[in-house]
Amino acid sequence: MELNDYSKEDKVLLALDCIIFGFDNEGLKVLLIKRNFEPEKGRWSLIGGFLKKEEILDQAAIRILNRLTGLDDIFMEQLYTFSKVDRDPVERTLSVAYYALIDIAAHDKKLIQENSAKWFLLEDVPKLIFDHDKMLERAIARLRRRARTKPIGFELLPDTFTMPQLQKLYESILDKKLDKRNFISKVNGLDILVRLDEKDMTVSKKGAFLYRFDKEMYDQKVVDGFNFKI
Amino acid sequence: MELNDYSKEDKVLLALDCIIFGFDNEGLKVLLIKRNFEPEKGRWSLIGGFLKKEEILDQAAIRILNRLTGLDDIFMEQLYTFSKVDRDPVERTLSVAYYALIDIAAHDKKLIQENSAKWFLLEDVPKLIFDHDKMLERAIARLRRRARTKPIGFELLPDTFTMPQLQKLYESILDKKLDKRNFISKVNGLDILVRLDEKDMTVSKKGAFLYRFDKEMYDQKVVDGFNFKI
DNA sequence: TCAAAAGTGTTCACTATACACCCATGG
DNA sequence: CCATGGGTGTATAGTGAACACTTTTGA
Repeated sequence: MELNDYSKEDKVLLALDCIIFGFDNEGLKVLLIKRNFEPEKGRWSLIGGFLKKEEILDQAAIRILNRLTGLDDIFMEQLYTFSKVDRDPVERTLSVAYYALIDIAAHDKKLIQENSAKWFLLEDVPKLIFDHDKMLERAIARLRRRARTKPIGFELLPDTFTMPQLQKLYESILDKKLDKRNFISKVNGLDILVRLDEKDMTVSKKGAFLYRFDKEMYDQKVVDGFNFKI
Repeated sequence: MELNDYSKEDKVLLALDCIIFGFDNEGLKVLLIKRNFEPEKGRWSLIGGFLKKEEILDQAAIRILNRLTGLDDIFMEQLYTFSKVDRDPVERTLSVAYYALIDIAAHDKKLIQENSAKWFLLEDVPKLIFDHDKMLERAIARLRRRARTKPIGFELLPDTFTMPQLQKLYESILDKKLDKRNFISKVNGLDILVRLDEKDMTVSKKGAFLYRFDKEMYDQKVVDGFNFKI
């Protein structure tokens, strides 16, 4: 029979690791740091930290993300808890992985430098320490699934963006080419974007209209039974 | 700058709680235990336990499930890690929730009794201790999503089953009525079931053909790019 | 004037859904 | 012989995918 004598139970170290995704005109990227501390000094890893006694996991993840990006109010979701016994060579440590989506233009570049962090295109990610490769793999899989059914893509874009940008984003996430006309008519059919009068003239000569994701309109539609689907 | 002095970091108790789903002709059920130990003695809860130092989470979940059901080789998936600071009144404890799907007929009924456990229809589940309600809610949501895209429903059925049974199962999981003809033609279209010559005569006078889920055929189709979808 | 990116509709195949009657059998 | 649950097909609407030309304008 189970006892309630908690003192007999083993305690463990609990870490968090964050997979931080960003997007720019080169494609979908992930933020990694070059460790200047042991173990595995000099190698690339996800950013992480330990859970503090008085924190809940979400708070700890926010703290860790803020330390590297300077951002708060980041989209973030718990991913999975990794528990292989020897995943950390120093001491038994479990790690709760979180993934986050940020507007790559909005983060604090100085903080990134200070932490010897760097954005990597997904296809250029080096071998990571510990089980961080598995974490990244799982995060990519989750992002792909989520992006199809929740409007989380917008978290990766600035407040206003063009249709070609949005399409490239989804092409990066889903890792396949999409048809321009089908994509635009599908997105417009969702009726959750508002087109501004302004154009972005930096990419093409013709210029591309800017759009904004209308969260209120989206939330209202969800209440009415609408399901986002791309 | 982050340090590698692990000894400064806080350690925590790590529990596991299992949401065990089963299905019979009454519907989709969850297995709960009436606690005969403090805290919250006498109230209903999920079955749980603590992670041991030398275990990975999946092993611990298997151990806990086996203790109550007598089964091994159970379908099981990590769900989420719950971390509210005061979720356990005795001591700061995080809990990793797992959900499991079992054939309700195959489990060990004596073990269930010894542990004062009981199967509850989802709609009859009483208020649970701690944050177990949230765990169950999340497990149901996950089960609903997974059941649409992975053939996990069969984990809840005996080795052989009838079409009406299978349909009732999916109706319970998805919580909506399905059309008999559409359901059958969709399922048959997947081409992952084999119909036996045998009939189940226990429910109707006419009898209903028995089917078996052909895992090899399914796995081969997945390799060939097939996607399960119900 | 031309290169480079933006914008715009239609057709077709397929999938999802709605729907009603006959069959087999034990009691 | 009849009540009960098992089994079967078709028509329609909606969604997803393929596909090509015109517009704008800075260089």
